[in-house]
Amino acid sequence: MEEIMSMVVHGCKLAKELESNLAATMAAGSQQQPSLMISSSCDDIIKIFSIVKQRVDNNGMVEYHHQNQNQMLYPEAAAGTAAVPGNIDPSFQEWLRSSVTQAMDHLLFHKIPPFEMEGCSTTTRLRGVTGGGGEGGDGHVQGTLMEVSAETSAARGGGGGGSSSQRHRRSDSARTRIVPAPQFGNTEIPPDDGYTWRKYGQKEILNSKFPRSYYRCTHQKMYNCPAKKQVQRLDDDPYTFEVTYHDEHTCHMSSTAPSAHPSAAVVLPPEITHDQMNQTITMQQPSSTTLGRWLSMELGTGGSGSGSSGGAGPSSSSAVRYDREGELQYLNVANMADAMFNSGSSSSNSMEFIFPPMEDKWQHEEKKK
DNA sequence: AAAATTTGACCCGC
DNA sequence: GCGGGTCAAATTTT
Repeated sequence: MEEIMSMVVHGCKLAKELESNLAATMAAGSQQQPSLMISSSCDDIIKIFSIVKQRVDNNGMVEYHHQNQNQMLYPEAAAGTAAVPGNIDPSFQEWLRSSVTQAMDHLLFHKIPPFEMEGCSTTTRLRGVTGGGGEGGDGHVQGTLMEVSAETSAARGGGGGGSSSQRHRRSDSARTRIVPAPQFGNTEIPPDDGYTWRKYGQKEILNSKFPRSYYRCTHQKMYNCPAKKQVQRLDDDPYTFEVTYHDEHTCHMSSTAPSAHPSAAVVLPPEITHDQMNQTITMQQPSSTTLGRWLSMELGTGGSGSGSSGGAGPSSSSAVRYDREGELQYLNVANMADAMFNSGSSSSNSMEFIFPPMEDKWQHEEKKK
């Protein structure tokens, strides 16, 4: 048991090393051989997690997660022991999946620069970044986020005039963000951004392959929250969404506002402060923060929990915040864990569950239509 | 039963 | 009239 845990930690450390080396390599330019380094590092990581998976599958760790589900007095431990492929509670998987994207969202709002590929400006379109040269490989790069001006995105499709004003003249608070689809799980939907949205429309858009979906805040009526968003897949990169936000959420200002996390639908008494609410949420569910915090601690970064200064931004309602480093680790590790969970018990190919064949998934999803 | 999604109709600016 | 955004009834999901 403890051995398995230490192996997981070791694997995480390797992943962290890979990450930092990757950043250093990128910064140093392309004279080094990043692919070799990445390849060997990935091999090591995969080996370790494969061993862990095998041991876990043969081990008695399964019983733990049920009781942890109900008594989250030690959520960190729960998050750790719940990592049992095939036996994991679906809600936990769902939470993990959304937590990854939530962290991604957080990254965006802190304006952490996406990695700069050679010759690709971070202020321009995403194409070069996600395309990876267009050789038709797995292509999709997760963790690449950027914010572009609404004007830029309005010019999409060859400058067809754009929709500067519509029925309700937009306040100019529109913010367009390029968001990669979840690498695992349902890639049809854009990553969760921490708010709950209700879809109220979908439209075929001229010169676009994919329809545009219209969402408004679930609590629009209850709290008069004007927030809306439009989601559209990019023509030339279906793994990437262009999400345009209109108006700010007002629901999170309300003392009775629902939790920012979709799965934490708790209504709190008015006297509870924002901080208290965060704590409450953390205690009530295996929230994204628990695993992240646990992993951060295990990784030796001392995830302090209360990281950046609060703000009224959308992701400020995430339960607990992290510093950048912690978030990045959290992202990577959560991805890895997600990959393991999604492997289920059927797949025996460790490579496959770490890097699932995305293309098949897409085709499968498209066929359903 | 309530909430969420789907989808055709409608509205409005250009 | 066209295109994009929204409405709202019907349907599906929880």
